[in-house]
Amino acid sequence: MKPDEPVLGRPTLRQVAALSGVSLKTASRVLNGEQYVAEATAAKVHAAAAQLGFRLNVIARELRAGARSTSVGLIIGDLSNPFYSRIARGIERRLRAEGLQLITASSDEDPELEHTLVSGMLERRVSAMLIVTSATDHAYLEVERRLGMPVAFIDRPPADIVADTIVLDNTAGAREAVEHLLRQKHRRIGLVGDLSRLTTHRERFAAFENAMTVLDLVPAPTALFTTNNRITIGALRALRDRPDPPALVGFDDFDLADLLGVTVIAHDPERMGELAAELVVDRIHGEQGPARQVLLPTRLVQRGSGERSAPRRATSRA
Amino acid sequence: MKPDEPVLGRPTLRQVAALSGVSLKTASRVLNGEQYVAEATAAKVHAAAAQLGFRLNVIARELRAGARSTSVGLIIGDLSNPFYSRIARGIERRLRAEGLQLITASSDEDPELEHTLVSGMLERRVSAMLIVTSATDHAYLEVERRLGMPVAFIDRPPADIVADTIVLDNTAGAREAVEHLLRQKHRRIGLVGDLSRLTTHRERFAAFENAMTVLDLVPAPTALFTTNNRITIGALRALRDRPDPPALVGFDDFDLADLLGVTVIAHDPERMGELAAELVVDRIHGEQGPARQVLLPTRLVQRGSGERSAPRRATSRA
DNA sequence: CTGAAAGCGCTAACAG
DNA sequence: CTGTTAGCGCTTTCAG
Repeated sequence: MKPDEPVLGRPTLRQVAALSGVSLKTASRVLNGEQYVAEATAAKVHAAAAQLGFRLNVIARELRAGARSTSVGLIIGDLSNPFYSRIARGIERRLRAEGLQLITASSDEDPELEHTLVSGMLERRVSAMLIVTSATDHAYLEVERRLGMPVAFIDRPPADIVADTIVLDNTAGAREAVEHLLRQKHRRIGLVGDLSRLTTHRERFAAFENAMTVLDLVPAPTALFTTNNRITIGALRALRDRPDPPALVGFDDFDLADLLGVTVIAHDPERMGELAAELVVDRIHGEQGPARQVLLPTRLVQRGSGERSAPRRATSRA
Repeated sequence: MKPDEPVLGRPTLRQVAALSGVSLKTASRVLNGEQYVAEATAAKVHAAAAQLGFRLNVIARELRAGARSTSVGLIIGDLSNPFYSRIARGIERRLRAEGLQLITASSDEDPELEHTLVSGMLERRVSAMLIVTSATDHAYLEVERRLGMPVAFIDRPPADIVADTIVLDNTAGAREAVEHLLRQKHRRIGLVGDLSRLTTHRERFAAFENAMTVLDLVPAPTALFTTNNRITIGALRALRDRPDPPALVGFDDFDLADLLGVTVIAHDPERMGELAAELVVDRIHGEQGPARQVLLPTRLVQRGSGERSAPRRATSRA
């Protein structure tokens, strides 16, 4: 026996039952709002529960055989990036309608940490996993899928397994950005992005390259395409005091882009979250079909920065 | 018996034990990395576990008497507001160092929903609660506190109980904003805020009023003080095309405030989150002292909008 | 309408 | 080094 055990822990159903002079099962019935309990009995039990500060232990309830857990796990790169927190919001909204509770963790885009976090959630018996992955190895999840664990990938498809996935139409988005700039007569368009391993960026980059093959990139570009919200903002800072800034189209919309007059390829992160949640909710409800791939549209929002036309001639010096 | 029960659920420790020909307890020891197990035995168990796709059930583990849960609940107004998601990030960071898992939910600033969400987390036996409250009645939490549940309030103090709390120094922040504007010779300063029941805003508003009592507010103000990030951004939009915008100081820093040249009363939301987590972590570790109140400093960041001086005279027309 | 018994998956205590 | 027993808090049979 340990020395300084706190006197009482949380009250249990047994204590409520004892205090109200009924059996465990009757107390359980009352507290779960089941029918077929005498009003007087119910009142006694409620009184005892209130007096003790009793709360049902959902953990214990869910431990019972066959009982489904009511939590869903989400792994995201960085919760403080508005793009991701909006996704999380959408997921949460959809899950709440289902009585499910979201458990979130940020992976810092670190594959190893991601793996650790996923394992932790699996061990906590979430009923589904939603992942914005930074990893390139998802074989360990294949086992889970076979065991019936619903897994959906958001924004970035898994590298080596098939699973429900929802991604943006990066190809169309990037193409639209570049074509828009070409329409303003730009012929030297620079891309600013990180050369990360993430498919998201690779796709956007590939589309960009395709559109650019015929162009000469030697002199300074007259227009820029930035591949995500962070980078767009970085570019804006860098270009801040330029007298003659290049045209700019950024992937991802962001707060204040309107005020700053930034043309973007916009999309709807909350909706992406909702649809992702939908994917796993269907699975939880027993949907058995093959993995689904959802492609979310993007749209060009013109606000000025992308409509600056190219200088008439190639004036290399001011 | 239900008709279409899936053939196998997740494998259990018992199955791993059976497959590897050892007892339950030995399998448990191996999978928990305890010592005093023969290497050969351990290898057999690991092999069986891998073959079955076994994962320890943390829920079951934590159900055991005396075992502490390893999750912490967070209720926040809106996860997609960067101010809050940064707080969440800070919390998460601190919690992770402790091996604790964060469970988050957005209350939409709705007191009733908040109560429901808190109850849900309590029933899930989180080991502590962190709350950015929208409610004015916290009596139900007093019961929890007495039962030993650590509860900390973030950004907004509880109305009717004493508990660990971390808030910004709203009073000093608002005073600094107004005094800064007064220093630029402004004498007609408008406040834009919502007259919500939230203490946060009431405090900022009260400080503002104090600083303003001697002033005449009849003509249009030459300067504005906006009471949070959302409102600052709203004001910026409203003032967008004004030829002669008033000076502006906003409470809360925000992304791109630098680019837009907005003077703000800044503070550190991630740090607020870390400190809040610290408060409950201490309690989880057994800290028994009286409720602590942490006051987080703010600081004025000058970026231009707050340094526009007042027009020399009261020229009522352009 | 109410209750007794069994057991969910796991680990602490106590033997061997 | 390994195994047995008991029990966490709850709900589900199955009987009263």
